[in-house]
Amino acid sequence: MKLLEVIKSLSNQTRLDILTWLKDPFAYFPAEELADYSPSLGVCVSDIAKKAKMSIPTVSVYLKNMAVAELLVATRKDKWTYYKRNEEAIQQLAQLIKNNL
Amino acid sequence: MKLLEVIKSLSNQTRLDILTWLKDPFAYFPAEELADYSPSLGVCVSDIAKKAKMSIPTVSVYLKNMAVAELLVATRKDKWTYYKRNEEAIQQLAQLIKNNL
DNA sequence: TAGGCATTTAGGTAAATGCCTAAATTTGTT
DNA sequence: AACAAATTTAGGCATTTACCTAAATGCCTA
Repeated sequence: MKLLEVIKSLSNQTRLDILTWLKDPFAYFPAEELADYSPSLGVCVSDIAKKAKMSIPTVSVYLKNMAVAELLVATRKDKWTYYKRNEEAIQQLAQLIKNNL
Repeated sequence: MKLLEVIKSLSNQTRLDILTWLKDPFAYFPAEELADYSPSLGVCVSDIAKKAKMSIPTVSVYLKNMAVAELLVATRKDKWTYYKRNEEAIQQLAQLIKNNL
């Protein structure tokens, strides 16, 4: 885990919000959009962009960055790319800050 | 604790390094510079700037940012401003990431 | 294989950050 | 009061980040 890379990918309010939303999709996304939701996949790019009220390309890049930093996991299925949280990485980050920062 | 503010103040390699150095000043700063060292004060701006190999004004601003974000505590004494880590805030950050991110 | 939908990549502008030097301020000392 | 030492503030240039729109790509289905 590259601490600086991870921290940079967290240093933006929208990206922090995305992590919150993905923690409990049913609490933050309209039920219709989650019709095919499964925890193993997550939520697709355009639904997240809509929730963020930002353009799809911008959010697409945000999500990719967070996946590179390992905070999210991407899964391509059919036309869609789904993103979910990487809980292990998030706990690892908490540990790293607790013990090594 | 303002999470985004704290994360932003950590999103720079030099500022991360400063936190590491202040964790164990004797391991990172020349002994002469720590002649008057005390854990309750920390290390002064110019010693930190020297260690970082950066200009004093740049490091002065970094340190102030980190103090505003509560990661560091500043103490002015005589001509010097000393900075030390705020261990409580760092642990609080780790907890926040663990439980709320 | 043509068309359509979701996503990604490219490319551009505005704002933020990184870091510097010079000038101003603070505080202790003649 | 005047000078010196440490720090802070101001101002500037270069790089990065934040966003957007337009164009390209990937993956369906007719």
